[in-house]
Amino acid sequence: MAQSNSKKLDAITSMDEDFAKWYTDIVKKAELIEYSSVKGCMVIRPYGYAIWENIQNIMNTMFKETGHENVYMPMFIPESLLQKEKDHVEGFAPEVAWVTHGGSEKLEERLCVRPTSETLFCEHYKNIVHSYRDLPKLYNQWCSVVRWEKTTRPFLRSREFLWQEGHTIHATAQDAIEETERMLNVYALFCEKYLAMPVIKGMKTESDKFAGAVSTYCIEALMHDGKALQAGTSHYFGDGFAKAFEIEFADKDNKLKNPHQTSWGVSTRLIGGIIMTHGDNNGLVLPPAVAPTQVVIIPIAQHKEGVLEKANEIYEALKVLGVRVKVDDRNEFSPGWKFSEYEMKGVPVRIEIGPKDIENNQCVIATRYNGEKQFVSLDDMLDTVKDLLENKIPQGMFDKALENREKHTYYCESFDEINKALEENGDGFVRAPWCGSEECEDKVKEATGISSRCIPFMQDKMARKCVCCGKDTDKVIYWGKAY
RNA sequence: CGAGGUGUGGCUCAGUUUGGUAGAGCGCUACGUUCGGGACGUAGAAGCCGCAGGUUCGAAUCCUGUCACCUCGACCA
Repeated sequence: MAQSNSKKLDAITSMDEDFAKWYTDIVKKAELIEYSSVKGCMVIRPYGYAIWENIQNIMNTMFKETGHENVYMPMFIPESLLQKEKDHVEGFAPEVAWVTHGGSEKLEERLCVRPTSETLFCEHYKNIVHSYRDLPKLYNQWCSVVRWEKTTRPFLRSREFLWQEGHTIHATAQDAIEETERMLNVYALFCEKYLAMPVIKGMKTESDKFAGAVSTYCIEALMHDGKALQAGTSHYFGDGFAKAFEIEFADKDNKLKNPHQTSWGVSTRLIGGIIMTHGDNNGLVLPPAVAPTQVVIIPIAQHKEGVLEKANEIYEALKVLGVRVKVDDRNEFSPGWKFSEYEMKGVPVRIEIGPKDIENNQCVIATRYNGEKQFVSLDDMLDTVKDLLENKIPQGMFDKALENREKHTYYCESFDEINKALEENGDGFVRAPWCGSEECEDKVKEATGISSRCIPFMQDKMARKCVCCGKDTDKVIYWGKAY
């Protein structure tokens, strides 16, 4: 049997000193991805993909509750189809990849590799929607899309990325708007409850909304380096697409009408968000709900009598409870090495069990996000672990992330205040009054380097003056540097 | 796509200024001793120095070209 264990892990770059390096380090060293020989694309490794699968499972459950069905559309879009909605094609044309040949023959009409699937869903709706009785249709698709990005970053921006895109069609504007809001709330709930990631709910400004949308709703999260991450978007399309694609239905009043549509999506970018919201200098910190392994059991001095047996007993007991648990009984690694390994990979709970514990009918339970270790009687072990995974850890991680966001959110009423706040406290969210004009939006960006992130739904409606032009307004919006 | 930077065993890098034929640490393989926070000893394997040309008796090192990656900007989930 192999017994050499002079195996060291590479240290992770300090997050405080060089955040960008820390990030690229961690996605590789925690074995989430590998860089691909296909430029700008990533190979998602089993550990990284398992996180995505957990996200998918939770979301599918939520989508079922809201009445959505999963479907699949083709990955190629004929150019003529993409061209139908003018704003949409203008927004996406600069970054689509084109298929021009089939085998050795040139195609009569080139095909774009889907950057998003609105147009395909529209074509489908045209075929199946004829009566108000056919509405609404509530669809979702899990797939990958391609956008030919110039600069790329694993999970945050790659040329091909995995996502879900929901597409719905409704009889009335009101129904569609309610759907847009409902799904934004689903996203917000998902982020806060399962990813322990606090988000700001709001709307994008006119200049920032999705190509072809009437309005774009969004959730924005603040990362550890003070940059903002758009974690999810939900769009209300009005009947613009329906008109462009000639989708009509006969309503109750026997008149032909255009239905109203929505779409909404989140991507593997969420994994980037998890890394940058919760990670620390020891590596990744995963929320229990999406962690591939929730509990790792490390036997100490496992060659001694009874240790492995006890470790396996604990394993079985947790397994029965439905916990994703594993025992690391590899003999070639020392316990200290294993501690570091699972810290790097962000496993939420570690249980240590050794001869001394067995003597005292106890074990050591360590929690990843705050580094705390506690001795727990084996009689209380199950309850303690369950409580940690379901309540204490998600809540603790959420509170910690929220505290960080509050610490890096600055209310400002002038350019000077903005620049001063950013300089003294580092990057973060800036809350500032805004009159609503695009001109002021641009000027803020020019003068301070931050751009509008979202117009939050939470407003106190107090009388204020626009941070740029000084006009009266009661609206405060969030600004920041974006990923 | 603009501006900078980096390419040397699996990883992190030294060596490049001043050309002389490949180094370190970690990892990897085998055996033994270990095991409560990244264990130790002994022995061993592994690199046509990103790629292509050129200069030279001789190139990781100098010249030209090219590709890839990273950071910062502009653009986007």
